[in-house]
Amino acid sequence: MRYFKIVADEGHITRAAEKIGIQQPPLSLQIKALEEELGVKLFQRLPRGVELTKSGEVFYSEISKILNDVEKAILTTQRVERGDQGEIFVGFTSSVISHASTKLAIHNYRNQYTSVSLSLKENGSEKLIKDIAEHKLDIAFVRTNGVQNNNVKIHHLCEEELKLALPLGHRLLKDDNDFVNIKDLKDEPFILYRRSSWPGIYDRLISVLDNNGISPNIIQEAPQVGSALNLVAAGMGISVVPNSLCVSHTENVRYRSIKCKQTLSASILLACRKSDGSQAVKNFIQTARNTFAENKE
Amino acid sequence: MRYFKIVADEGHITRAAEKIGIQQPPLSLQIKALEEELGVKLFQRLPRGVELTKSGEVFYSEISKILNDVEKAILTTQRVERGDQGEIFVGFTSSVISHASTKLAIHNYRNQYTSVSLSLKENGSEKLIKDIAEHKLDIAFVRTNGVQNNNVKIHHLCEEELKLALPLGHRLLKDDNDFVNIKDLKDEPFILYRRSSWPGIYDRLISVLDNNGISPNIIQEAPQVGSALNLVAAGMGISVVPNSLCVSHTENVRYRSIKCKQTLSASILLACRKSDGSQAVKNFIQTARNTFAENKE
DNA sequence: TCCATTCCATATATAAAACATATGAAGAAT
DNA sequence: ATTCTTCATATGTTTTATATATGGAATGGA
Repeated sequence: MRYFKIVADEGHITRAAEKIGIQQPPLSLQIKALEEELGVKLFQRLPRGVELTKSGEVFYSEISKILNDVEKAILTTQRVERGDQGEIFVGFTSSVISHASTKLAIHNYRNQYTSVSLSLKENGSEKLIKDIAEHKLDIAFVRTNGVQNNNVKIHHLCEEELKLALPLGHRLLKDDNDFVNIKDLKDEPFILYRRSSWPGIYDRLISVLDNNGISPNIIQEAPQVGSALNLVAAGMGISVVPNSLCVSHTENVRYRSIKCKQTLSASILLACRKSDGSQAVKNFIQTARNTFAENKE
Repeated sequence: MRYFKIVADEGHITRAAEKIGIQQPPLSLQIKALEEELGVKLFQRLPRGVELTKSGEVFYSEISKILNDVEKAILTTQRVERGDQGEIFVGFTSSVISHASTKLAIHNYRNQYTSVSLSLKENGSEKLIKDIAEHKLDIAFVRTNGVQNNNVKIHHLCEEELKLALPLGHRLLKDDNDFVNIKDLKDEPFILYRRSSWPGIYDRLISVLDNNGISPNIIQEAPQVGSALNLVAAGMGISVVPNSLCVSHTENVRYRSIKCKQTLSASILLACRKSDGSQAVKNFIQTARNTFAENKE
């Protein structure tokens, strides 16, 4: 078909053959074979050169488009392979999206790979990891690595401090210290989140408090970290949240570091399928890692 | 590419090979060759079968459409070749379109070849034939064969009587005869049409009148036959027109046969390019001939 | 009118490709 | 552990594509 188009363009079998880089007789045979296969005479043989017949013209216009499409198809496929084009599905939890670097990572990727369309979706960590295993998502920013899935790989992006969230006017805010001793949390009413929404931190927190002789009085479980802060703002109790949330929720809430032997910190993790070789996903992971590394402070 | 699609559809190289009718190893090689040519891994080799990669899926959807298009292109071309599809440009003069069979021929062709679009155009015979030679038209219903063009072939469709057109109340209408003797036309004021618009009839008429000792008193030349009849209706003189026009112009005009040794008749002709092998054109000519033959009387 | 020129067609030979057969290797199923 | 399934590799064979040589038809110029 490529040969056919060139012959039609040139109007000469001989000249077309030169252009293609073969000799004239085989090209004549190719054209003849094509005509026989279609059962249609495509060219009128003239004393000097050839000319498309009516049917040949129709075939020409159809074929030209197709040859174009083939080239486009190849280029598109190659671009997708290189990760320069396509679509990736990215998930995140409500708490990681509060972190500036998460938003920046997505922004950076968008800027660098403008032809890759990003589909974003918010959900809980466990659900996100399940979605990845089921190919509903390609990548997700999550907090827990508790739910280990055989087919899901977890990348560590950063570690952030867990801070104490206190309602305005709370007694522990009276001194102007930057920190609060963990022992002082005894008897405080705690507002936490559902264990299932963040099992790693939940268990860690309970265990650290326990080590300091505190069995927390949990008066309320919020569905998410953000909603826990609203309850704190309402003065219902205190909570412990990742540092990144301290910036976004400031009304009627103040934050303090927790002085304690054990470190109290939360991870931001990036999950993806182990078996996914897609370059776009690899590029996304790279961009996310770079962004978090560059903005460590 | 056809192979690629089948492998993708089947999910197994072996099964695909069976379906194609070749063995598995060459098909594996073909797929490998395609992957190398694109520089893209299209399939993930699994323990039982193969699976499209992300890029492979993209290539698949593009290629599927293209393979479809190729089939359609071939079918379309073949339909055009058979004359079942396409477009033809048909011309006619104002006087031939008055003939019922002309309209019927176009109508019949439309009915039989519903996928061929007809473009119609009215013009003078000479211009129509020129347009055919210049590929602006494919076929034309014309009256003259005077303008012989080397590249244009003329088919004879029918011969119709030339009749005398007389204004109501004319002295030659007094007797109730169906005919008028040509000798009686002496001294009558003639309304004719431009010689150039219909040279064959013009010359024939002058010559026949001359043979009967009449040198006509041409008081007016109309641009077309139809307009000549309007002048007759206005009582300005008499004219001679093809029989088919007698039906359409009846107001204030009456018609008589002309009694005369020489026959006075006009042809309806169909012109097309000699070199045009297009089946659609051939079909049109056939339809036109059949229609005129069937409706001879 | 004749000859050179141009360009396609045909015949045959050769190189390249597609395909077949035989066999091996890796993972899954029994 | 063994068999089964399925893809990969190696090598031989057939088919297809291309090259070379030559002929024929139509054109254009001398």
